[in-house]
Amino acid sequence: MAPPETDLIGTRAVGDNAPAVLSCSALTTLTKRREFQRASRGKRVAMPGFILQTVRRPAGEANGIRIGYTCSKKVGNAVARNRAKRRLREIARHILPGAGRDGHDYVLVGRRETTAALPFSLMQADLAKALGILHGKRS
RNA sequence: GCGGAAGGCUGGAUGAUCGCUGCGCGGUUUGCGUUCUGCGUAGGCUGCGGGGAGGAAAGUCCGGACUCCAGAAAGAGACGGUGCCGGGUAACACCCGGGCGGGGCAACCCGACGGACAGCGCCACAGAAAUGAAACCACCUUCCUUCGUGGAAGGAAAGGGUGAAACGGUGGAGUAAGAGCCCACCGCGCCGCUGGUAACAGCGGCGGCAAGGCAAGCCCCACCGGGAGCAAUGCCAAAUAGGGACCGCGUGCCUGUCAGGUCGCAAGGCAUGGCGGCGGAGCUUCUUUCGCUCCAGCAGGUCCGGGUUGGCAGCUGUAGCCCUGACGGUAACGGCAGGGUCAGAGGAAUGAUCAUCCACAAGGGGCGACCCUUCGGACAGGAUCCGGCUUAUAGGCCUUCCGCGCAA
Repeated sequence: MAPPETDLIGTRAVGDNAPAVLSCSALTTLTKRREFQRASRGKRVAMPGFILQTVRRPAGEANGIRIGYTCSKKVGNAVARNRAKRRLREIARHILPGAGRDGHDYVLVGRRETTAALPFSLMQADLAKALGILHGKRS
């Protein structure tokens, strides 16, 4: 209802005066519409359960890995969207700190039916594979 | 036992590991302030504790609370809504009880249920005729006749046919044939009495019956309603700008008073400003009364352009809500007494995975209770908050009642 057609999720971004990220486990969530749009123009790879988009941030904007989740109304009603976002958050929490690269913004896009239905282990493997594809092509 | 009717409850459970969120109490760290081994405050990280979606959170269809809008009250008008009666309620289009009409053997269910002698409008097709009634076939009387019958004039409106609907129905008396022409009962209308708060019902009398339907067509009657909505609204900070165009109204009057200025010997005059009065303009659709704003440039209207779209409050505890008990009431509900309090996060948390159990569905086995395998969990996620309505909903459980069958 109140939020617009596309649900983006996240908490406040950590300010620049925050202490530098010590471990790679610190994930920051994207909140601004601008940041999502920039990521959508970057590299992307589609998997059965999701679409992964990534872009390298301009230097000095923020530290660490940042991640956003988006599930449009195409995914389904509010229950289906929330469930898809939760599963995307969960696989990102498990995989991204190890396999993601510092200084990048990632966006995970939910897909109809499959995001909520595929086995969790397969989703995790697919995210790792997608990261490999994106970063493998880079030098 | 089979078939049905009404009402209510529930909406997977347990455990493990890893996470989310905001609250309380700590630890640590950074900034700021200070009366400086400390304290306060704002934030980051982190530990522990106890909270963390629904019966519909949904549709946003009604009713409110709350907030804002220089208008408020009364009357009138427009527009919208409601529509048998009585009660409940903060209020309602909701709920309860009753009446009337319809359906069902019954339990029970359904009902836009005021007015068609205020007016306007519409009634397709079919049919002779769709509303000041009329007369196609058939009926009866008289006359003419080419005697096959056909035709003309008249009577009457019962029969046939058409239609959703044709001037009330059944029976009798009556007649040339017929007809409320007359009679009985039913229906309808009017009047009276009785019962009921009322809707309405019952009884009695009178009237031969006045001519249909549609008001989910306009309309009439009664009652109700100002508009916009939490992205309301208030505060703080930052940034940009103190814009441009068009339109509107307009520089009022006073023998009132005060102030300083100026002219004059003086009485006094002149202009300026403040206050007051009159007048004018604007403020809800209009009028009246009161009120508010303005009278010199306008905090009047419309449009264009530019900027911010951050933080805090509103924000969850009350017309509260939930549980228990007795009381009043047929009931909805009411006032009591005791106890509890239950998300407040705003790009928005309540999850993921695994195991066991519980349902569902399919297949197989067994006379059967049941067992095995596979699949796999209804509708659906708070966003200011309440009261309703409506719609979606796998499965399970409980209570009461009705009909039929069987047994006693």
